[in-house]
Amino acid sequence: MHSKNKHELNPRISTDCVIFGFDFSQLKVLLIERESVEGLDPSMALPGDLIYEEENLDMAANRVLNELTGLKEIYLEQVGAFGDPNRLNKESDKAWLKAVRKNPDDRVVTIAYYSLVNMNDYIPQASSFAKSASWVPVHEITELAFDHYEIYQAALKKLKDKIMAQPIGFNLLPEKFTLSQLHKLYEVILGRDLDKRNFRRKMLKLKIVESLDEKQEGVPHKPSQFFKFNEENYTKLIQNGYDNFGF
Amino acid sequence: MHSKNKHELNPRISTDCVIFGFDFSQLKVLLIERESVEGLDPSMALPGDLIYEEENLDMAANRVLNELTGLKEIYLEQVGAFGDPNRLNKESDKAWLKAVRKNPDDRVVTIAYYSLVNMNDYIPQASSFAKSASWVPVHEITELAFDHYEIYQAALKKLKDKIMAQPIGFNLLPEKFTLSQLHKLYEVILGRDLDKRNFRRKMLKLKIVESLDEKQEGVPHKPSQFFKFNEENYTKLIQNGYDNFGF
DNA sequence: CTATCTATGTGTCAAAAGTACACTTTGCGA
DNA sequence: TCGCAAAGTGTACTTTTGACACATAGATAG
Repeated sequence: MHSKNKHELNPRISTDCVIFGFDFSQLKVLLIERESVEGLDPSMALPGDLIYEEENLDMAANRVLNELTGLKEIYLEQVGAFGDPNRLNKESDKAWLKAVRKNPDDRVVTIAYYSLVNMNDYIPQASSFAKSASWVPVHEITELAFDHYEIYQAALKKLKDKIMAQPIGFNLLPEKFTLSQLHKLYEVILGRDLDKRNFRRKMLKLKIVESLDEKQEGVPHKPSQFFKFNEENYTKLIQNGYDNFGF
Repeated sequence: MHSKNKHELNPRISTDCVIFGFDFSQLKVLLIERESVEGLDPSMALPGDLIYEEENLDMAANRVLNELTGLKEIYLEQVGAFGDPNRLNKESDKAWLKAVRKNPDDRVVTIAYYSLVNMNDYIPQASSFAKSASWVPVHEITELAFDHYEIYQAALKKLKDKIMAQPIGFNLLPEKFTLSQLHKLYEVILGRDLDKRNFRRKMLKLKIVESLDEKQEGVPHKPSQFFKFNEENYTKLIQNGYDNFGF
């Protein structure tokens, strides 16, 4: 595409985060709105930032997550590195970078992470890179700035693979939750229906949840039992190579 | 550890490859011998190189693989990015870098890939970064230069996960092979015994191998049937979300 | 206070998959 | 022709999956 002079280029490394949340009915992703630049439509992007010199990659991802949500010490998993030389070279992206970055022509390789957070714990936070951040339902995400749609898709695939191979949910649900909520969470992540009874049977046999002596109150239907995760069995399951977790 | 001046630092991006091979009895990894520098023991490292400016990450990994083995268009999968600021800061590594690199103090983030190759197709190749390359059985690998041992372990884990989730083997075996060889391959990758009959049953039911009208010759025991992969069924299996492949 | 509404919660049966296990076969070579 | 070494094969049992329908608890409205 573009012929570049090697000596002018100066590679940069950034991190972008795909932060998933769950509101008991939909899976959502935290996106930031790119400041609008004259003549350009504003568009959504993944939160991300250049990494600092003394910072390792995991720390950088945690920092970005923290700056944006105030959350700390969250489960974060690497999605991978995205480094196509042209990943920032769509015309609309270039114009935006020119307006915002000191060295807009630098090649940037990004290390993407994903994380799962409990939306109730989320506290909106001012940050250097996010004028406004918002939760967007996954079914509304059709395009993003740069190569972020591709990154988002890779993260979602990782999440699906992960949830098939081992129980997740710790971070996406409050401490106590109902099995219906967990059930729904699995359905929205996997994007398909799961039989209610078979789902419950499986969860209970694996013993990663245990029931509390507490029920829902004030709901206009049979109140459901609250459960909590059994962290001990959960970690045991992970270590013992959580083979058979397939629906 | 070391206090650095931001302005002196200049991040670099490299790629390192964990190349697995199989000699019908052991799983091996292709390692290069680091040129010995005065006063330093030579040590083994993963083949890797800084990426070129106009090159995307996959291309860079393919190039390294090609320069080292002559192999082209091989299945390559990203392991992840390794970017600890101190990953090159062991004293022995620093001395070596000083002797070899133009900018030995640059921070380098590496994108690791792994690949599976058929050792019979492997043609040793001179290259800029490998004075000598050799296949090392995995059980002999106990330490490597830089953070390469960590990278190797991550790659091996990915390989194990992968082989559990879908059939591999295409690249590690010659075109025709026996089921015993495939069986052995699975055993060495997973690091445990698999029942012969159950293994065969599973492979045949999945229909990813089909028998040829050809047998071993000249072996001092019952000659075994040759098989080949059925690529059509193999790809079908991958697309349909190869769920249940667990032993 | 009765009826209605809504999501919860529960059991069984058949099919598929997994697991454990031992002897016969083929061809070579001594 | 005997012995050797690896190939190849079947069965019985257990576990897991997958499909499927109705009673229950509490809230609300009339």
